[in-house]
Amino acid sequence: MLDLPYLREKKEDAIKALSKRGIDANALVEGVLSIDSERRTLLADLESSKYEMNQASKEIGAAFQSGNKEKAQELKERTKVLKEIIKKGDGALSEVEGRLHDQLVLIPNTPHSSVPVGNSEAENEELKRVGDLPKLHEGAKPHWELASEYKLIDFELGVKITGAGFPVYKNKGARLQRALINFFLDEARHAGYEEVMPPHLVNAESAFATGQLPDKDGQMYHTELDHLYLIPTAEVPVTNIYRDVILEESELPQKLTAYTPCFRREAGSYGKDVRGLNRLHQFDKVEVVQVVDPKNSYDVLDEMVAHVASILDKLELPYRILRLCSGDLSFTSALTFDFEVYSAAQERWLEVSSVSNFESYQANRLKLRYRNEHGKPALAHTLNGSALALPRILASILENYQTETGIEIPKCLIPYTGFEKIEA
RNA sequence: GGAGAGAUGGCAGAGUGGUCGAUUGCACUGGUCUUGAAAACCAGCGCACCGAGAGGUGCCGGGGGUUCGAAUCCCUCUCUCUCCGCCA
Repeated sequence: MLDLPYLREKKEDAIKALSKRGIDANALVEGVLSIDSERRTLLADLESSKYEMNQASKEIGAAFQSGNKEKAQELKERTKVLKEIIKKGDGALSEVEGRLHDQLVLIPNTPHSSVPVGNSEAENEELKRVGDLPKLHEGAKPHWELASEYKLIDFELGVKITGAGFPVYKNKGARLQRALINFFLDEARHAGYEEVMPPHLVNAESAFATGQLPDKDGQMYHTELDHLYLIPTAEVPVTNIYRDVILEESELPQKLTAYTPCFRREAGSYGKDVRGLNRLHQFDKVEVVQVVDPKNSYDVLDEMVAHVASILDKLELPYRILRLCSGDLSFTSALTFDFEVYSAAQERWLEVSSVSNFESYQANRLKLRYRNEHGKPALAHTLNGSALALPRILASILENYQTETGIEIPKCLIPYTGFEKIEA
């Protein structure tokens, strides 16, 4: 959520930035600020009543100790009124604070100045294209046909075991999957990220802290008995490592990477988009997360974009980088770059990575701070990116690297797969 | 799952109704001393909110209660540890 002191001090900036999202920013911000001022008035009164009460209690204590019981009794009478006032004040305050919080979490992050205004993904800004689109041979197939022809993935078997969107990887398909995970993790490690293996289920507090709750409630799988959520991305458990933490300035930046499966209900998405590996309920992903000094979070964002690009370069897959427009920007992000690889047989671009700077939006929910140059706790900035999500990478490898005699393995992966080609 | 113990500042660990945001030790920061370091000594050292400031309020796992007053008493929830059972 947005930082309240920031909203108070830079109200106009916030409204201007939020307006890009096509929401009634003025009403949202003014609403929050008016509740906040109500809260502060209430708080000032309440605290002065508490001060009186505390003074009176001390006097009563002193009176008792000096044996002046009548005086103590007298004072006690006076505190009865104060007690009532305080009780009412406490109630009123927590009501106002609740309202303030409820309103505040409804405000999305302020888009960065470079974010183009737009309504949908159609208006995202294409920044760069890398690599030539492959020319496939006559009779080239989409990846789901290749997957079945070479017995790499069994979608129907997954349906039997679990349901649609839970494929079973087999043989060289499974090995290729494992190779990709290791390759991505090694690349991240070489780029300075420390590897972690977090839990795959999280509690509601964690899901709230990274912004999945309350706004994406229906997108996560939920375990009834223990009230835990299956992670939709490693971002949730990994970022929550830093919940309620105050880092020393010297400890920044924190760079973590994690491989996890990701679980998404994807409620409401059907049709051709979900064919094959295009959209799954369970998929694998390697994530990179950084916690940084606010001064250089945008340099770090560039660094993370370069990291993802270098992996796609090594895989020799054609890709493009997009700057998301305001309409496609996620609730918690200030600036996001998407990477899409070209899936040659489907003749379409598939999103394989999303790299975002959340500025202090997540940190505020996480209560993640660092000691600034004055030794005072201040909100840190958090960033994360996929590096990378596996299924669509696999899809484009299968399609782009297909030949009439089989599927070649990208050179950088051969040390990881232990085979150079997938043949019938 | 059964039985018991516990949850206090970065860590260790006091505190069982009043001046306790909390003794003390360690760690940390600054200073004195020293060629330098160590030791010793002195000082500082939690977080949040309100306030221009002075200052104030809250926080001893969470929530509720008793009381003029709660870290301390009561209720409740959560978590941790030990033993037993089960088990990869």
